[in-house]
Amino acid sequence: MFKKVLIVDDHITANSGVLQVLEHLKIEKENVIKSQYCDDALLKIKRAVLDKDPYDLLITDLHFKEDHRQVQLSSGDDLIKAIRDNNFALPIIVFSGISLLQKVRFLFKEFNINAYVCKGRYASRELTQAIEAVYRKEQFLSLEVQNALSPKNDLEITDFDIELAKQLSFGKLQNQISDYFKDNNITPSSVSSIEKRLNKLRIQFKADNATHLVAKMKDLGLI
Amino acid sequence: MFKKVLIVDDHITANSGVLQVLEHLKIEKENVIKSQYCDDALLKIKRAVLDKDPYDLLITDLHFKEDHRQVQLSSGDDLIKAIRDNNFALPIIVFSGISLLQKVRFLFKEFNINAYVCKGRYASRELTQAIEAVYRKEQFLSLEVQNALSPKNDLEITDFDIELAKQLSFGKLQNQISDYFKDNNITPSSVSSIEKRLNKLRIQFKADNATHLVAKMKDLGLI
DNA sequence: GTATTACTTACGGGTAACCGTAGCTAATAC
DNA sequence: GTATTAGCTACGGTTACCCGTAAGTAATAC
Repeated sequence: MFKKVLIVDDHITANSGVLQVLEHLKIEKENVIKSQYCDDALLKIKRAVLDKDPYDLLITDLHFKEDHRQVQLSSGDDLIKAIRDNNFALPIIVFSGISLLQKVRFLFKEFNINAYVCKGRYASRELTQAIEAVYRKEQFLSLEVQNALSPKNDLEITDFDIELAKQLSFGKLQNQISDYFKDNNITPSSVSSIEKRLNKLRIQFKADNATHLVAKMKDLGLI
Repeated sequence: MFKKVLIVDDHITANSGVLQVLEHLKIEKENVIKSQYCDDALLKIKRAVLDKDPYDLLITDLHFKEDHRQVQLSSGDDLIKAIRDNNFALPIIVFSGISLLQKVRFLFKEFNINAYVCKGRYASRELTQAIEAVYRKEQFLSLEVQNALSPKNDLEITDFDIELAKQLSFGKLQNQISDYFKDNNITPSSVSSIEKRLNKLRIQFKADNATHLVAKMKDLGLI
């Protein structure tokens, strides 16, 4: 299991929850370092590297309240970026209240973080799972943001999509569909948006054009 | 039943067959006039009108062999046209060996003929039926050319049509379908022909565009 | 042989679809 | 309030479709 862990969170309370989890995982107390500032955290990491005793796990929040101190790194994003910019091969677990899928996606793709755990009802259990997973070189995501990385999220077919495909199958032109949507207060209704949606649908269904799309959706019984 | 009948046919033999039929229908022999030339036939018709004793039925062939005589009207078509141009309200039964649907269609649409009987195995029976039908103010067509007037003929869906629609439903472009047909020796294969066929299909299925067409054909289980 | 008819093919102009880009708006985080 | 993000819209350029016309070809009648 990980030996030396750095915890970065401005909330001391949340901080203590993490400590319990680490204790449970038999990580020695004296090797668990806490920090309430990103700047401070980065310094600690650098120091440890210079001392040939680097951290082998970082658990950090994303959002940090401003206070009287002037800071370089105002958020977990900044800290993570700084770490990656310095090429520190440090596993990173984000532990945050933010559950925006786009944010999660961004951190995995851009900074190659190793896990994303949402603060909430199941935080302790999930954080444990996350640490174990990361130790096995695996990714981990909280249930809440599970599908941030799965393309299933984009593949969801909405009522709008069905209606759009139906109109197409009726032989309507894109601008006629646009008018129809406007008349029936269906939004979006612009021709441009209709084009965009159709493009997404074509990609999802691996269809080469509108005719192909309608054929496939009819085969699936969607329209 | 008809009283006075004019028969126009250059074949005396065929001519005699018609005479038998008329005799069978109790039409008096002296009121059945024969002619082997269209010019002559038209003169007879005009004469009869002037004499206030017009014919009430014409039975004519379409094709007349040329001989030494110089003629104005060289075919049954010409004779019929002349009759209609003169506004003679004379029922016309065409009795011909030609069984081209387009010819039949043309005569009905353009000259409003009343019946079309094909010379052949069932000529006597069909000619009888034709005369009786025309007497009842009904149309009559030989079985052989029955569907000349029915739109069913144009509505026939061929294997080619099915294959074409299938390719469309696969999302192929018209020129890709053209290539596919060329590779598989399916004819016609030009893009232009494919366009023409699709146009026919769209009209038949009352489809506004290719997508609409594919949707309708899938609904009908044709593809 | 010629004439006629149907069918196939080629081409050009107008329209719609397709695709990328960029600007705008609404919602949200901070 | 500002910053950020997702979603909607507008626009221009390329491609494909649609449609009419015309020319070429094959089959048939005569």
